[in-house]
Amino acid sequence: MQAPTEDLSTEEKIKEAARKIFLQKGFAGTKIRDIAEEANINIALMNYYFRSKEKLFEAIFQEALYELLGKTLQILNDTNLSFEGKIRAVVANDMAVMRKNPLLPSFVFAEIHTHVEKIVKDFPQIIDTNNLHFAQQHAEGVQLGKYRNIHIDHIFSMMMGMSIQPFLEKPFWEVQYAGQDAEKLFEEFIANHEKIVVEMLLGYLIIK
Amino acid sequence: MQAPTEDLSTEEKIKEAARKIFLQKGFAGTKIRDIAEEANINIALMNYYFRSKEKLFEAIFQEALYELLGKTLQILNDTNLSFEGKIRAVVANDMAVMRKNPLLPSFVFAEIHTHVEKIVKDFPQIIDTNNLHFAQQHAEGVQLGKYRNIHIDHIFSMMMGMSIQPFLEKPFWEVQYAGQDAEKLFEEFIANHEKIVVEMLLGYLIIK
DNA sequence: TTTTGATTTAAACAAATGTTTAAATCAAAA
DNA sequence: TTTTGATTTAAACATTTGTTTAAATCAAAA
Repeated sequence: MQAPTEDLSTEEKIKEAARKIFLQKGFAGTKIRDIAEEANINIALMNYYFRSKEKLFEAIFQEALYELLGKTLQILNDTNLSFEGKIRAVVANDMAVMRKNPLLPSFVFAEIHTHVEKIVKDFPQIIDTNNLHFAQQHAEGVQLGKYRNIHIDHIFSMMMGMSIQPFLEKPFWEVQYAGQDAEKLFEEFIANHEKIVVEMLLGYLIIK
Repeated sequence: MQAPTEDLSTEEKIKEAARKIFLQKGFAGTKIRDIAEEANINIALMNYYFRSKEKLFEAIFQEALYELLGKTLQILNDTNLSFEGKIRAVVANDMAVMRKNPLLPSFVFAEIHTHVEKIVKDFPQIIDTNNLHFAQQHAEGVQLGKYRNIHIDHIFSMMMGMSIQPFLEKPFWEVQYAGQDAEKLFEEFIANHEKIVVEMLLGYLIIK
């Protein structure tokens, strides 16, 4: 039935299963026996390949974090993109990532408290937002009277918040449109949402 | 040292402790012995008063949900408030609630998956957004060319998302401003954020 | 074919976790 | 004072859970 997993290496099978369960249930809610069952392997193999539940979780969490934030930070530092171009690209990228994996934001933000220090070590830019090329472009634009003068962190919060929220609310969506083609409707909603978010952000930030 | 808890009834002491731990660690991450220790009571008393960990959690979760959404829905149905007034009031209320309890949004959205059906039963309006007075006002305004014609759910997602996001990111904030008066700085940020969010929403939604 | 090392398995282990028990304590009514 | 029922306690219970073990299996090198 699910042939594709058959030819994966044991390590990959474990990772894939762990990712699925961890994202659904979080670290504390995940039992290693659930992962083992999902991956069709013996429990002992988990420790053979990853030493402990915690180590396995860290591997999964780090990948999830990169998936959610890695490309975003890259875009925000891309010197070939304009201020406006970066906003469009970040929102488009975030939406694309979460479309592929709707559980990503709630998983990351639920587990974040237990891992802040480590995340900051891996992604110092998360804290050092002022050093991003995006922030410099914004500051220059403000000087020229092109962009509204607000702290860059407000922009991040608004941009991320508006992009993420529909995925946090997705469970309700699925109840509301159960029976109908909820997935397709959600997909359409997200496509619209992306346009609106960008339009709203640019409309507010760029002074005409 | 923490005298105030002394004169609470046992049931209240348990609830207060449970609330604190559940909000920090979620359902699966919470051990009833942690709650008992926090409340300074015998473990057996938990089951004496609440029958089970799950029942206790449900009591806490429902209160948290009411805290986060109850007033919001009330405002959105308040026929004495204008469309614009509702937006101002909702954002102000959400910010006030989360200022008092910054863990509320991440807790609720992390545990939401396991409780969607129950939530929808308690808050049918969450799904039935079109029947809110707010939605009717919006629809009328659209007809008159006063308000931008987008689906009401986009407005909710944007409004909630922008309000919630700073609190989801708060752990980073605390690392960034550790040592300095992080709480005070965050408080200032939130005050600014509230103004910006309202200004941006109204600027986008109201056609001049 | 034999040997070697990596991989996989079943079983067991110790610790933890939610729950229950039966007895002890307490406070108010009789 | 005695009695009654509610409250609290220490201890025990049965499961669950992450981890380890020692043996079995496998595949490739000698």
